[in-house]
Amino acid sequence: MVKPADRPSTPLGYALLGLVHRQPSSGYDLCRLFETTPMAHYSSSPGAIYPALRRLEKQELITGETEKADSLRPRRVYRSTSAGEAALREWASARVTRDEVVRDLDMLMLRFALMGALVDRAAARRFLEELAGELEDYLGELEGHLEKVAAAGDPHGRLALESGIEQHRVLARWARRALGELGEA
Amino acid sequence: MVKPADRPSTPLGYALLGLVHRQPSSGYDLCRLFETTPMAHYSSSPGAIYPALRRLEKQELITGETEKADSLRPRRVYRSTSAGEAALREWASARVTRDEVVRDLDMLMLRFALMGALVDRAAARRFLEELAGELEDYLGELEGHLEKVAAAGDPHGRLALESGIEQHRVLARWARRALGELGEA
DNA sequence: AAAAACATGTAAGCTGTTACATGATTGG
DNA sequence: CCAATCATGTAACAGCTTACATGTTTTT
Repeated sequence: MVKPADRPSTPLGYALLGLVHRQPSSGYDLCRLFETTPMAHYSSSPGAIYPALRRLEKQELITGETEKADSLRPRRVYRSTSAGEAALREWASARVTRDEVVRDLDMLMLRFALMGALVDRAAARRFLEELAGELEDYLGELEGHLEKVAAAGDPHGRLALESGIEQHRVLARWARRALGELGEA
Repeated sequence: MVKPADRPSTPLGYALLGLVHRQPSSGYDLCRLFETTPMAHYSSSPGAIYPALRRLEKQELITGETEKADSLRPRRVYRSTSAGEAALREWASARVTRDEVVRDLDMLMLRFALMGALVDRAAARRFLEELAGELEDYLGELEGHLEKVAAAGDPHGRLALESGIEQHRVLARWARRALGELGEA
């Protein structure tokens, strides 16, 4: 007996699972979310979303219920299962790695955005602390590279790297500030 | 007679073509670049790089020359062809679209980093002006969303969106500053 | 009536990921 | 001589992109 994998197989899978967990949604709802909100940053299209939902359903991480089954235009609304919630919680609680900070900041932010409904404040704060730490650590490395690029006399390369450094610096500060906000309340 | 496509078919193709144009390199050189420099952000692996180089060569956008052909450990060094340079120049000169600003900022930055050796200062400044303009425009939209998210009482969503807004704001300022720097000199 | 939005999907083709395979050269 | 680094690749697999297909309901 072959068991289906117990967690989403792609970033899109986690995104959809997390969104559906926050609010039960149809494929079309999710398509619109990716079209009309800042989620658009996580570019996706119907051709990816509908198959991904099917996969999640087959893995029993979400369940779909057909509204107006009699109607000629049925609407299939998905919601997360307890297995889906478990997978999400594991995802949300995973440690922040250097590798993710370098190559996958976007996914880290999505994780933070969706973890509100999933983990307690302590876990969220741990996430932010790890994130800030890794960012600050990586900043040192980036500044080392900046010297080399600057010395090489490549204005575009230097400017591009400076932009990357600023981005990381701002994000680290944001994480510290968010940590403060989550501390109060 | 089937002509091969006259430009790279993927972002990785453009990245490799641009890097090779700046400095003739072997597959291994490029692998190391993606491993040990801030190019690591544009995550890639040998399994993608070597086939991509082959594709570019088949399209005659780059040519490979085998160093030490007699040796038992040959090293294949690629350099851009004139067709490759033309494709790069077209890429570098393309207008900045809203869609790229929303979904593909990373590629825009890579474009800027590599366009130094490809287009004149006027073209680079036009790029930065379009980028800054689109960013500032998009910022308005993001702030509209922020009100909604804040009103919805979702602290994580609000914080994540605030981080996105800061990122875009900082990038817009960077573009304006870079514009100034490229203006002098 | 026409257009736009609702709503779900399929198929071809290509690319990236991961893991593996192979062997040479250099530094300790 | 052993490990690390140099150097290039292949193969299986799964997923995404793009384009298409289909029909309904609501708005103008």
